[in-house]
Amino acid sequence: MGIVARKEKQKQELRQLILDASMKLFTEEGFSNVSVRKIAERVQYSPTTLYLYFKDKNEILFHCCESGFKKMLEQNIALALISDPIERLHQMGENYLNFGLEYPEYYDLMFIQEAPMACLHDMGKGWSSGDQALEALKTIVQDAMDKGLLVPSKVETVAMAVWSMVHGLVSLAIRQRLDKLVPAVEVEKTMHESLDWLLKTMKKA
Amino acid sequence: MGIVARKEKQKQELRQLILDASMKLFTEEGFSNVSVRKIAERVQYSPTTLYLYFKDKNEILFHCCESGFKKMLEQNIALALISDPIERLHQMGENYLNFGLEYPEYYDLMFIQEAPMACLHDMGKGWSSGDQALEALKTIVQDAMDKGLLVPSKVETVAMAVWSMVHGLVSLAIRQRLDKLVPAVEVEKTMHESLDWLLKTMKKA
DNA sequence: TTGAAAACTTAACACTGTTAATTAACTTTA
DNA sequence: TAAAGTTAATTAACAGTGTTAAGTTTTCAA
Repeated sequence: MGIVARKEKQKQELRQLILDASMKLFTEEGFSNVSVRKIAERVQYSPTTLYLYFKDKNEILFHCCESGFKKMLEQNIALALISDPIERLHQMGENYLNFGLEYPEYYDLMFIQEAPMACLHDMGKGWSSGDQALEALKTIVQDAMDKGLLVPSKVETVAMAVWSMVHGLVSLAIRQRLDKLVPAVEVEKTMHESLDWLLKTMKKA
Repeated sequence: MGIVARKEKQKQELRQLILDASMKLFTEEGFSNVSVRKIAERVQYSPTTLYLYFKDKNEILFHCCESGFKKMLEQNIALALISDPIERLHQMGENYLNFGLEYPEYYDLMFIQEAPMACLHDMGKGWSSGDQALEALKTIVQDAMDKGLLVPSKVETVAMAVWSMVHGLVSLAIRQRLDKLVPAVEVEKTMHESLDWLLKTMKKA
């Protein structure tokens, strides 16, 4: 039975190889320039072989997306050290902005493209990594309210507001919209100021 | 010289015909299902003919985008009747959410896709309609500050924050992300609550 | 009526995701 | 060890995409 296990392992290895190649590809050449054929070329297999390891392109993108979330969650480990909920929320927002600006292709996949969600819908359930990030957000908001640092409101409402704001900042920036509001060189700075403004504004006086 | 004028008019008519067909197409079949060939079929011309009237597909999308802004600005006319800046800002936000939810395909084009911006960059300048909308936003924010209804801050910072928030709400909703935070049936309601929360929160006590 | 200019179409290129049919490789059985 | 069966990978193909170059038809002026 060792042989079937080895085969299974090889299968997993090629699977991972494909995913790694895909991720490299779209960090290097951008999301819209990633095609099944290009991925196949990188792993030195025929394009159709990929379909023996993944249902379709969406599934590949979905898994890339997942490892994007991993990256993101890693950045948030240090948050546990911050005791003040508001400050922790602020830093979480900063991390979010930085992640989006540093890995725009990943961000695109995780929060803008519909392909990964389509896949998720296809194959049952569980946005495990995404849900995890959202839980973290809700927890902080709840914590802040419990400690009387925020005006009491529905947690989901505030969490949605905060998430939407940082997502709005990043996605508008990525899609070249924010430089219609302020000069291009000031975009990034102003983004941080906006986040700062939000946190200051929502903090209970 | 009347003849050259008539020709020019006919040219403009076909141009408009193409644009109308395009817009119908992607409100009916969705953005990702719009192709040059499909547009051509609707106007009963060869696909390559469209290239005599537009530089490329991006340019067509750009002009569709422009008429999306027109639609949006129309909704905002009634805002002038609201004297309280905060309330006016609130209503502007509501209009924004409603527009995005009602015409997701237009919204996609106007604020999510990069194609129209690529075109804009190609052909010199002027995001006229978009700029107009942003000016309106800045004006209201400035007005609210002047009247002491907001804590004084840089206008651009606050405007960016507000825009980002409503854009975040709409774009996350359109891309099926918000139903990971609250049940699908409550998404729309919670979006409005979040906007409401922001306005209440930013209003000077 | 002829010749030039404008308008339009056909054919083709280089891509895309994906499926069916076919070949190559490896495992198991006789 | 040889034949049979199973798995893995490939080639060929389909239907679609945006776009360009070359050829055809139509329109207009001399």
